[in-house]
Amino acid sequence: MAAVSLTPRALYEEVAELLRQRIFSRELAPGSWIDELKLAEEYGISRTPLREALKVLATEGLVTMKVRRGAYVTEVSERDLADVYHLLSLLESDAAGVVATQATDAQLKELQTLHRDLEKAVTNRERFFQINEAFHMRLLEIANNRWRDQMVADLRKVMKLNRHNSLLKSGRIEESLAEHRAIMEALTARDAEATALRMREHFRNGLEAAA
Amino acid sequence: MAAVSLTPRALYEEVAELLRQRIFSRELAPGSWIDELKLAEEYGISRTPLREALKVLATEGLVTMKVRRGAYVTEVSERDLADVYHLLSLLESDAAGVVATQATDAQLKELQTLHRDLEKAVTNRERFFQINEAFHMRLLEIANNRWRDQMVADLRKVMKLNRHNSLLKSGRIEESLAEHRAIMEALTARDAEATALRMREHFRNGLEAAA
DNA sequence: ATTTATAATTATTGATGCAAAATATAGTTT
DNA sequence: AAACTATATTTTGCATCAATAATTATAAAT
Repeated sequence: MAAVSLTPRALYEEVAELLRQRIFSRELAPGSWIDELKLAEEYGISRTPLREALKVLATEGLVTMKVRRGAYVTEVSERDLADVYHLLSLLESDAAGVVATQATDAQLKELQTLHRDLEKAVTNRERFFQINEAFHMRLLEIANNRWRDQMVADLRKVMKLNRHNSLLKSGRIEESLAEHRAIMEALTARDAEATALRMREHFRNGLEAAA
Repeated sequence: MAAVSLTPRALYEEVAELLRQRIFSRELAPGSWIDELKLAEEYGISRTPLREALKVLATEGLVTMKVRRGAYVTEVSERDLADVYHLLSLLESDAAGVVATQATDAQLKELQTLHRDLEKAVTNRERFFQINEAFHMRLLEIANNRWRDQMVADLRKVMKLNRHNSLLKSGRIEESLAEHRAIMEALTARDAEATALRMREHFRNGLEAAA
């Protein structure tokens, strides 16, 4: 019996996170039916919070609900991936433009620090990936639009449904770094147009590498 | 007692729609607590589908769940409205650009027909509003990105939380029409840049009128 | 009088049970 | 042998029930 852990999140949130993991690891394969009974028993919970979790995942786009047929792991086609990627590019490049004009000097300095860490991490693939993620996240935070943050988070989850789950391909570290450098320059110059443009290019290159 | 209606949608979907109505009509006021017990009794249903509906609305951004405190109607600040509007502008102008390049001639003709209907409806405020909505929706459909469609739909729902729920102010019919005309011209010329630009202007004017 | 602690009430969250619907399988008929 | 129908099994979806957590009110002590 589990100890009386303090519950910061509701159970359905916890379950949703567990399910995301299993979906991303492809343990729950795209297109496959999700067995409520089996999962509930496996987690030692009832079907109620599980069903609530599934509905959350459904609105996130990770699973698809069919009436009287239950939940299925969403299948993402190449087309879907391209569509989602396009939107990510649009949203993040816009965010970058906003940051170029509206960020405080301190916030720009923060990004510069992150970028320097990125430069240093060029030999460590895992670390590079982490810092890259942190940079994009921090940029969004600074752009300061919680609705966009939510959308980007959801879209990134969908991207993760893909097998070649890569907003950053392994062979592209050098190129990616160069693009980041260009973005950083435009940011420092507080040139919104150039920043957005270079972020779009950064994304475009990423997709070509993934395709 | 309600008749045995055939249920095309699940009950929680129906309830979600009913709740949206009540939220948009401000019968459920922003910031107010949502009384599950009362609503369930009122609709003559149990609390289970109601709770599922609330979680759907929560991911749409219409209600906010607080742990062990239940559901509250989301309060949207002026800031939130501006943020959401900004994203709508971004997404729809991008969609317009896509349509300019990728639409078939038949699809462009469809939009032209809708636009002509709009021109004719200038004296009928309600009808103008309807056709305007139809035009924007058709444009999105033609842009053919279901993820964007979903996001725009959610964002528009959030906009509707606002009292002056206006993507189209009453005094702006003439101006709005002129802007639509400009958009149509750019579309016909298949100029993606110009189309997107004019759509952004169209949105910018709309927001200024709303503020 | 004010603050703190305890108890009671109220509401959310999770579990269980039941009914309806859909699918699959088997049997019968053409 | 194939097709259609009926029955049985599986599973969703809704309702009821129980327990936990939080808030409020009351009482006591400083």
